[in-house]
Amino acid sequence: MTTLPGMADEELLRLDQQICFSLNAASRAFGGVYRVLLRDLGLTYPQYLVMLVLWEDGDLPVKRIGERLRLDSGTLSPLLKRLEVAGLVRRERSPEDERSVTVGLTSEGSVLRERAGQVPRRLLAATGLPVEDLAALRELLERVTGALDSAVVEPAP
Amino acid sequence: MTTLPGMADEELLRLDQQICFSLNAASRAFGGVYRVLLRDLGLTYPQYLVMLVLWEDGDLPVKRIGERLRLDSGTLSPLLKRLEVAGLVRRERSPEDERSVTVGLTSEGSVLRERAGQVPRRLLAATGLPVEDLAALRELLERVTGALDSAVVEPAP
DNA sequence: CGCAATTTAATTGCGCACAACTCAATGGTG
DNA sequence: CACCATTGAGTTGTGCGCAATTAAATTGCG
Repeated sequence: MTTLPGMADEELLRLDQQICFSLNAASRAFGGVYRVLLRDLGLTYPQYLVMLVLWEDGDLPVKRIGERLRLDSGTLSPLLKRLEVAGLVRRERSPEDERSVTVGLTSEGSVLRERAGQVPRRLLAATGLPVEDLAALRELLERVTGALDSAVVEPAP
Repeated sequence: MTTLPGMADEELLRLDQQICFSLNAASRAFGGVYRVLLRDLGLTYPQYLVMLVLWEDGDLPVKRIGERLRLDSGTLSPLLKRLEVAGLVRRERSPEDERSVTVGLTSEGSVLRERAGQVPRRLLAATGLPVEDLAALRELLERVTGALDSAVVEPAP
């Protein structure tokens, strides 16, 4: 393994630039394709992520959705409100804990699952990568995320 | 190579979920570490990307910056205005083409480069991956981005 | 030359991400 | 039991990303 301390700042700067550029670019490229695929479902990409969680797990409190997607209430509250206005989702305070709000699918929200069925296949096809490479990509991303999350980064340079 | 048509929808849905979840998570995890590292430089992550381009290439019209970072004027105009207010950047209309605005570093903006010198090393260290894996990640991301960009995705499912 | 099409920034509007904060409900401790 | 810390949602404010539009300068073509 090539160790970081052995490399020149110049070289690291270039790799850093390439990594952050390419991650940013990839993230936005995915977003662009999803936007097109999801347009006539009336969903944005983050809304699609929430729907995926609900389709898989059924009713969930806002807290759980946030844990699954690493999103806080500042992001989820307005997003869920929009899904509710769109008629896809129901929100009601939990009777046993009045702080918690349970989010559930309306029948319209459940039906939408069928229309979304072809999205994954079409998206994966658009990546142009064989499934093996996609799996490798996912694995690298997960390792990076895990390391970044657990890394204690000192604020002051 | 495993072909997409040979796989079950169920399986694809899972891979799709994993890919988009993990890309999203990785992107935000990077953002979080950058946020901490850049905090006392007074830069956000997108602002840092713009500064990297300017540090490397010197004065550039807004158009060129946008091409490098895949950003349009809707994003860049307010961002550059904030960098200008922060005293890091100068903006002036090009004399030979009055439509174009040239962005250049102030002396303060140039000096900031030194203070940012340790950011790449510290970020790459935080990823916890050897340089080879980071290079592999970059390569996969670039291939995906290229494919997604050139993929013609039909709006209607 | 004159006018239409194109190019370049900027602006507006909407949605997401995140920090900081508020508020109410809950739970634990003395 | 009373008090206080904690928890869960929501709100506010800032900045980014993108679509759509506007305005001005430039280019090109008849």
